[in-house]
Amino acid sequence: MRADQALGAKFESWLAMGFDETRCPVRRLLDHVGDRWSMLLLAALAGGPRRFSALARAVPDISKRMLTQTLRTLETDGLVHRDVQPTVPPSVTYSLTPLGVSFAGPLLGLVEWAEANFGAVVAARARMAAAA
Amino acid sequence: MRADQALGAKFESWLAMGFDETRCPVRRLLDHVGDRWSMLLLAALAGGPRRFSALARAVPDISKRMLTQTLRTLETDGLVHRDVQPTVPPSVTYSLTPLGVSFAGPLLGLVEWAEANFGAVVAARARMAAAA
DNA sequence: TTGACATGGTCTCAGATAGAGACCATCAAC
DNA sequence: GTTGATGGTCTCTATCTGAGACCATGTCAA
Repeated sequence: MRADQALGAKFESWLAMGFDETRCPVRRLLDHVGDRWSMLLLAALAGGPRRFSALARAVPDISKRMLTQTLRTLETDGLVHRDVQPTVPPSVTYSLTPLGVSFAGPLLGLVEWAEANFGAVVAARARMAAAA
Repeated sequence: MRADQALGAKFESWLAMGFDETRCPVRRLLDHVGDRWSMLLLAALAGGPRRFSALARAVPDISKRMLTQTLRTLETDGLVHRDVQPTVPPSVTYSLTPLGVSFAGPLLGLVEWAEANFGAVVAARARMAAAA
């Protein structure tokens, strides 16, 4: 079956089940993982453990506030492990848990699609702008 | 190569290139497509064309405002086609473009991961809540 | 005839959320 | 002594989101 048909069938079955949005696993996961910073940080950590400030340097336009917040969410969701060394000043290292590593597959698919189809999207935007 | 290593390598190469976030295709695409409503609407349309009100019924907790806005963005990005029949009252049908259909693959990967790993995430949250 | 409902939106207002940047304590290097 | 790095927190403001009213027209039922 083609992916779009499979996806459509899945969606239909959710509808048929009368899926309350609070119980739909996909909804509840994407609400957490499906924002720009989560995906970016997971990609950054896919290469290996990093410290807080290294992450801040790797993703320069994230604010410390969002970095802290996003890492905390990823930690409570079990995707990221937070390791504090009680040195002075304390140093904190973040790494992917096995669950986080397992997310790399789907995420890589998304990234590859983005790289392959970015040109098409830019062209579409130009067409729409010209038409308007 | 494992997916996490491949993803890590990609991220490293972006860093090495000194990727301005405004030029990174992945960033620019995820900024548009990586929100909850876009993904959900693309999944809803994967099963075939739908009208505005059918989409509103399929995703009950989206406001009309966000539905309009998200569909417009998906349209300018070339993922969704908008077809207006000049009847009275006008009826508007939305469908995936070929580009939109091609996005179903990566999206399906994400959805399948979510379904498979939702339990693990819930367990992780419970562990963290218990520890706190 | 009158009212309810569907059509595909737009508009406004309040509340949630994100980002910018100051601030903290401590230590090392210059 | 001053600067920078450590990993954050806090506050203020700007932005974004959701709720719900509104529109014009037509169909259907009571």
